[in-house]
Amino acid sequence: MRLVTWNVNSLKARLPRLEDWIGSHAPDVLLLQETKCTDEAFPREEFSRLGYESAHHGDGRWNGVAIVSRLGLEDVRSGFRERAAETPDECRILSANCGGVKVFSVYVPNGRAVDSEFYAAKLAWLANLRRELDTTCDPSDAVAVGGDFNVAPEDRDVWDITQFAGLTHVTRPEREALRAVLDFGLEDVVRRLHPDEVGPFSWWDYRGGAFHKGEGMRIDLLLASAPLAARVTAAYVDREARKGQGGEQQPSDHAPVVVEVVP
DNA sequence: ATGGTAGCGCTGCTA
Repeated sequence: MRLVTWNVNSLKARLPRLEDWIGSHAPDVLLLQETKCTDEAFPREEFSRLGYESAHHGDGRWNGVAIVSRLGLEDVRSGFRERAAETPDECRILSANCGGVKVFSVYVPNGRAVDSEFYAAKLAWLANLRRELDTTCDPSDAVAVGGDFNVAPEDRDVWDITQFAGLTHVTRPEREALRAVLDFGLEDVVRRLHPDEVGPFSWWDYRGGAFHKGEGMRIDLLLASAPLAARVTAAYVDREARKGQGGEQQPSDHAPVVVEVVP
């Protein structure tokens, strides 16, 4: 199984590139974030023509998550089953069973600024994600949680930690909230297969030539339960998909994270 | 130089 998570930064803007990428990379299950479209505008038929079933949870301009699968798509759930009052429901989580794996597509709130209400809501959202896992899955089953976590797990997951003083994505509370999700019984499989590297980064700011300067962050993660992680043979970031192609086809500011799983 | 770029959608917000 080839399992991919990718923040596409607008499905409408990215669909031609995404369709090309699907044709050349043959994913089995795609976890998409920031679709920025309504359920009505979701291009279900386009994916169907490529041989994929799909599910979407979105309401318009912001956020939006999807699961696209050619290995089946069952037991789809939009949003949290149990949601605390302090956790906003903003079309940031979607789950389904695909080919024997329970998959989640998640888009963790950005948090904006450390002293903001949005930062507090981000921590609450991650705590709610842990609760969702506790109430809907078993870590002894095959579970994959993929998405844009908006947290860099370690200092080496950003290009220069000294540039992040006082900023979100690298604070101890965010990392502890991510740790609590991992402590459900999940493993960061890209880190597992790249134990001694900086990054590999999955996001680069559009501004200032950040991609070409190597100024990125590793914030898009694929977390797998132990039985699933044991079947992972490769896990990597497709940096090619972040490059410009000339013409009107712009890249997302995120690159896809690709994970290969054997039966 | 308190900037920069992309997307949505039409004004400024979000990232």
